[in-house]
Amino acid sequence: MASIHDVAKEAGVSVATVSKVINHYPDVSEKTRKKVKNAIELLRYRPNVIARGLVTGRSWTVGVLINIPFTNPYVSMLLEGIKTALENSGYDLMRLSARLNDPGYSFVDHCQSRNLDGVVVFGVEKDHHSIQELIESGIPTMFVDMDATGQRAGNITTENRNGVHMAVRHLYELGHQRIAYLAGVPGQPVNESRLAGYRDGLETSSIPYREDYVVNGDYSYDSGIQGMRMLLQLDQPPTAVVCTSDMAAFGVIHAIEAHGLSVPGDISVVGFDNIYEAELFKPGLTTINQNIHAIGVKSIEELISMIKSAEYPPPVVTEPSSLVIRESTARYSEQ
Amino acid sequence: MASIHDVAKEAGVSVATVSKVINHYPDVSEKTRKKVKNAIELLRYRPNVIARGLVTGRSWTVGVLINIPFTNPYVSMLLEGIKTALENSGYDLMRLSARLNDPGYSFVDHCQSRNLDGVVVFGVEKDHHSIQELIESGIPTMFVDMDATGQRAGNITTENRNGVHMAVRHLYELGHQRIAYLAGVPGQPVNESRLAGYRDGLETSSIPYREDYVVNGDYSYDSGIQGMRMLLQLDQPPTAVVCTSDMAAFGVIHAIEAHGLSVPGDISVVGFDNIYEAELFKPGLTTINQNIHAIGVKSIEELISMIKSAEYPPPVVTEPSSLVIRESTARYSEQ
DNA sequence: CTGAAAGCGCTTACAG
DNA sequence: CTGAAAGCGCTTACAG
Repeated sequence: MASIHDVAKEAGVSVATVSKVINHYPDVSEKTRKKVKNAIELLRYRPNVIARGLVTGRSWTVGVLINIPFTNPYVSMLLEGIKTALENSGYDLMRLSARLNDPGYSFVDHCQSRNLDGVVVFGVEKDHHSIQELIESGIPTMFVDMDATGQRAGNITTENRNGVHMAVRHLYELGHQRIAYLAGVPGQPVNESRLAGYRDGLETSSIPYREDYVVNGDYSYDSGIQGMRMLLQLDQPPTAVVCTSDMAAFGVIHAIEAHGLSVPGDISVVGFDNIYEAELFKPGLTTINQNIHAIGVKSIEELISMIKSAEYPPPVVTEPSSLVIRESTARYSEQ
Repeated sequence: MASIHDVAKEAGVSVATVSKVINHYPDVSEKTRKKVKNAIELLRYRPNVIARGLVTGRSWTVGVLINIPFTNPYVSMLLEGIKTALENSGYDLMRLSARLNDPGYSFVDHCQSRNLDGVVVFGVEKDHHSIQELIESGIPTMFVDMDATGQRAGNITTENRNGVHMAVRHLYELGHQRIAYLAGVPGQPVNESRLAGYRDGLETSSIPYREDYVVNGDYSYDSGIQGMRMLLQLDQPPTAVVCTSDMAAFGVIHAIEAHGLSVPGDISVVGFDNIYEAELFKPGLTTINQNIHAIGVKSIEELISMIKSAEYPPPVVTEPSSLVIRESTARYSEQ
């Protein structure tokens, strides 16, 4: 690879001048600019981003810390949005091999040693020490689905509470009264918001809250199966269940069918996410749509704004959710 | 962030000595090593990977060029394998915002300007000029599902041909004679191998090849729908169809059911990939299993071996495939 | 065993 | 408008 020195020599100017041409400084005569451009062309010179970063302090790299498997559809869609937003931004994306479980490991150190310009974080526990360190570090950060903020840290999430509220109302309007909720991981912000939405829905429907109708899980297919099994063992099983994820809803449906019942004939099921498979699955899944792709896009757009200006206020954004009605919910009918 | 100079000053030694301690050179007295280590501890010093890379020429970064949406389950699983293999390797992963459609763009330049140590490529057309450039560049490369090699470029793929062969044999053994093949994109190595496997299967079953039983697609759900519609319009539609991907198989099943027929009652369907959803889908999809995760892992392991030693011969590896029988295939029965 | 110096490929005041 | 020099944070012969 040709270096800036080679270009300077070829063009018969100093490296400082070459640098000015590369960076579009105005104070270069048209004549030398031409000479330099020709030399660049001739040598197929490309500035070394790494070396540049060493002096400017910018790496044109944003990092992602995603502590959830890529095979999770939510993660895929988020990443796809992130990728899209990055496409013509000049930034590349770095996935850090973070050793979050190693006590001697510091995520902030890792970012700094890589010179990252900013980072988006998803799927890390809020009380992991890295989160606080990150906020204090001053590294521009966007948290996805985590209500943390800082001098240079914003966040973005879906209208979780209202989403579940809508789902419960939908079931209520279909005549259901025994509506259960398959929750996520207690303590996680997303889980708390959705749980609140569940209670909102019951309240506006004048349905009393029953503790045995709320079971926790981890958003996975298997946790849907486990949770539903518990609900089916109740003396008075629910006639409808709202789930905190589509994958969990698939598990729930599986458990219901394995139990000899049908969806929506015997029990109605609502998911959350609206992943691609929700439409393909049988029955088609009624679910709360999240604009996950948009969340990915916006997280990057906002992050880049923060990177570009230290004055840009860290945003807190909420993406709307909406109810998508398919075949997994039906009017309640006494058997 | 403390720099090596700060540490040197704190420890009362030269930066060269600090460097030696960091890099575990043996020729440092135990006493000074202690002093330096203490200073490092005290200042919470972490070497700047970027600066180090500038002089060593190594960035401890491997790049991925993946020209397929992350939402594609194959891509997710591949990435998950890549991530796993990278976990404790010391390498981080960079996803380049490659502008492959921009004629002025050079992927190799991009890699070099980022100082990447190696790269894994997936989903790029073999005749894209970047491929040849990459091979010639000498940048250690692993191609996934593309039979390209070079001085420093190897590849890894699934036993595609035998996989489809097995699928056809399975159907033949179930009594099927009219077996169609929903192919991928003509010209792509993977497609050609699988198509050859289809022909192998017909041949070993003494079934004549019919051109109208092979229709092309692009691996997507929609292309499955389109392809199956064409097959259903034939005077003599097939009684079984082998698909080049699970997503396409889902589309095929959808088209069959929309046409008023059932799977496997009227038509048997086999997929390829064995993505997570193949098991959840109804009917459970009979499919060819690919060890996608293993491909991701091995692509990185081999890549790192190539990076570590210029003498390491670029590998050509083939992962075994296997037939997973579920509910979408059944014995042929005259209606 | 230790350190001064050159250098990796750039940018940035600053002087002219 | 142009360029010499210092410096970003490191490593690497090399001399002592």
